[in-house]
Amino acid sequence: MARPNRKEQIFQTALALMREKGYRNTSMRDIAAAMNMEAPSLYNHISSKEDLLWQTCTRIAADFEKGLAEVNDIYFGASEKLGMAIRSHIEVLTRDLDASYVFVHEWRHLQGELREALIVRRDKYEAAFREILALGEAEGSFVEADNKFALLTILSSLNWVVEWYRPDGDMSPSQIANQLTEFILNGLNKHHNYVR
Amino acid sequence: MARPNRKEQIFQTALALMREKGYRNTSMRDIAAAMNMEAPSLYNHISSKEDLLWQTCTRIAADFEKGLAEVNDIYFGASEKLGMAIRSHIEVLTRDLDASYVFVHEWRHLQGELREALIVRRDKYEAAFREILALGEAEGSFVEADNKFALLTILSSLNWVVEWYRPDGDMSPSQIANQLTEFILNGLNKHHNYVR
DNA sequence: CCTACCGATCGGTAGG
DNA sequence: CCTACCGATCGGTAGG
Repeated sequence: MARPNRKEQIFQTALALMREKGYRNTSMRDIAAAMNMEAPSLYNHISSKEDLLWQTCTRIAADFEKGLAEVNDIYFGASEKLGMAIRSHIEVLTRDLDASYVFVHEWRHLQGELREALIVRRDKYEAAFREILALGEAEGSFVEADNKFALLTILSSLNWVVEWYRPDGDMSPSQIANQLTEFILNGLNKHHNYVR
Repeated sequence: MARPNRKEQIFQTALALMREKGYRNTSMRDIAAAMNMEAPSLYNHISSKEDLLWQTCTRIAADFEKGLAEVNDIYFGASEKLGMAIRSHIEVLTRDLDASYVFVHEWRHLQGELREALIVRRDKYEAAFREILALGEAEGSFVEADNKFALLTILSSLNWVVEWYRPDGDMSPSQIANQLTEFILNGLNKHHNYVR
């Protein structure tokens, strides 16, 4: 009766509900009902509701960090690095959409140290991303802009993908990454497509 | 003792708390405490917690709609329209940051008809915005891209402003609108700045 | 604007 | 994995 990955099933069930209704609107009884269990039984597999959120956030954060570190190891030009960083980010977001959606929207519900730890990691990730923009300026390939502003604008476009991406839709994660990269590098104006 | 705008004070207090802690994490008792009242007294001025959210969302939505309608009445070129639509959007978002933040983040907590009514209005707004992109394509001034993709990417950049805008920061709403427009039209590549 | 209070729901524990 | 249950908290009402 005891499946080896019962814990994993609880996570997937909980994340699907939390994506749909939000963290606070998803009760342990909701999760239990979706699993055909009683709420107290969940605690044989997980330690708390907040732990469901924390484990999810820390896993996604680790995926982001790993992806960006690899990009920085392998590529050297700013345009190339930026394109691959975008690709990595989109790959992480689309790999497990329930988890990504919950990460993007619900991390604020973490309390105290957990929340602060996540903020520190986010800031580090953003700083690494921002260095790519600084590199592009130093190279002379990117416009000299307000780096922080550009970074926030770029990351918002990337993270918004969790709102509308559908695995069975007409754009693959790879195509999304390509289009985002093209848009971020060249914008809407018609003059120069695919300069790279 | 009865100030004429007591209701307005409750809204401002509630929105500041909801921005900080989220809709579900803000109790009527929290709002009352911040107003130096008891929770039941709030109901002499407002009808329900959900009504606080609804009034806020519908007000912001109306501001968006009004702004975009004016832009469409006054301007004719796609680049010009887009620039002014961005300016209008940023002006609405930055006018009352607590309300805008709550609108962007918490509208999902509206139930049933209210929620659906808001989705309809959002879809209309997005469609009107999207027509500007279609106009730019027809004019030959914008690249031929996936309109829906471009729209979502643009709106995500605009809405993300509620995350980082600070009234006492170093960028005014007008400067933010200019930079966003520049970025959206021309991207990061160095070749052509300020083509317009 | 307050006191007193309601029914519902919450995350989680005890004990088996 | 369940039953039984706890203390806390919630939005809101009654009645003044």
